Amino acid sequence: MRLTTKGRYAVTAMLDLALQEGKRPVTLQDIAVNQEISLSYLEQLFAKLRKAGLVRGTRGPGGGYRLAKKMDSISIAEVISAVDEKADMTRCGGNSDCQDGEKCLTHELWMELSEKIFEFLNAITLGELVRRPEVIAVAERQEAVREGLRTGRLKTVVVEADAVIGTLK
Amino acid sequence: MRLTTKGRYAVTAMLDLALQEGKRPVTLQDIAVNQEISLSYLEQLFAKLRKAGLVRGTRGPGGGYRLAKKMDSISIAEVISAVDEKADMTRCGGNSDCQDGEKCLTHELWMELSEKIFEFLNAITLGELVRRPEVIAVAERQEAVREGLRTGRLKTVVVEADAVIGTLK
DNA sequence: AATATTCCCGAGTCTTTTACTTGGTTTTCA
DNA sequence: TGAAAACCAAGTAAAAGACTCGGGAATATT
Repeated sequence: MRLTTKGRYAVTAMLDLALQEGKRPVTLQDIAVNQEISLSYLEQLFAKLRKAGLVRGTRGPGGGYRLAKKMDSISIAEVISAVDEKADMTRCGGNSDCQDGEKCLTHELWMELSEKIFEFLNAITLGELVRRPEVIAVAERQEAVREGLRTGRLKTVVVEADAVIGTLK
Repeated sequence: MRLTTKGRYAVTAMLDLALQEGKRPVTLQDIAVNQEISLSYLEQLFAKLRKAGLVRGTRGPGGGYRLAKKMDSISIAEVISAVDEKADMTRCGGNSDCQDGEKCLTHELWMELSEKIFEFLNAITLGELVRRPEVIAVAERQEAVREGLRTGRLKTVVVEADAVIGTLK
């Protein structure tokens, strides 16, 4: 169970989906703007989430992504391990042959910690998160911005900002 | 509290020191062989451990490193944060302005997890680790190898192995 | 049927971190 | 004096993380 920004992006995006559940599918474009990360990078993350059976995508106008399961049966641990290819961990891959085919000195310690982290994240679901007061508060603020974009009130500002950012690159 | 192999190297090395406590100082050369990592890399890690006040080094023949404090008052969290410069964490640095000066959706979640990990690692000391049966077992095995090296029985093997490795590089 | 919108896919690049290398200097013991 | 060790600085190599680019392919709307 590695903890990187990659996993965080994935969880935040999944939470975004959970918050919009019941409405029409969420586009990656939408999430990209909302969360201020690159669209193509998001696409890569969602390719993994889809392969893990966590989301379903529908193409074409009006399309986007939806959760593939009930939000109460999707744990944070699931989301993170979907995008965070466990990789080698360089030594101590979990299989007790970190040093010359034997366990290294701190093997048990890392296994123990790793299990604790997994237990913690596995006990929290997306459903539980969307019911948390502080999440609801942030979601409402973001929804206001999103609504502003849709109705066009803020669009010019964003377009101008994009133009400025373009000149800086 | 980031968790990388760097931190693990540091903890294993510190545990090595704790296990030799009372005997003469441990050389980095010794640890490098024991743990199969580069001497200079270890030097860099120990520079940080020294600055953090966790170890004391003595130069010259017969020199090496010793713990600067009682092993029961050195927590694993301390060791890891000494070598793992906390860096930016890219967003959510802990100071609640991960998105446009406001908290992001999953802010509380990561803070909560991060605290849990810290609590876990802060509650474990080097002293506690050296008393664990499985650590003692591994230490004894390593001590046998170390002793073999000192008395020269295994030296030729290592030298030959080094020569072979040299030709591969 | 044409078009726009969206997901889908693969192959790059850029940046940061990790791990390691090289080549020293100082201190201290024998 | 000389060897063994800690100290130090700079640079390199490899990997992972974050992102870009350039295309598809499906589908709803016109």
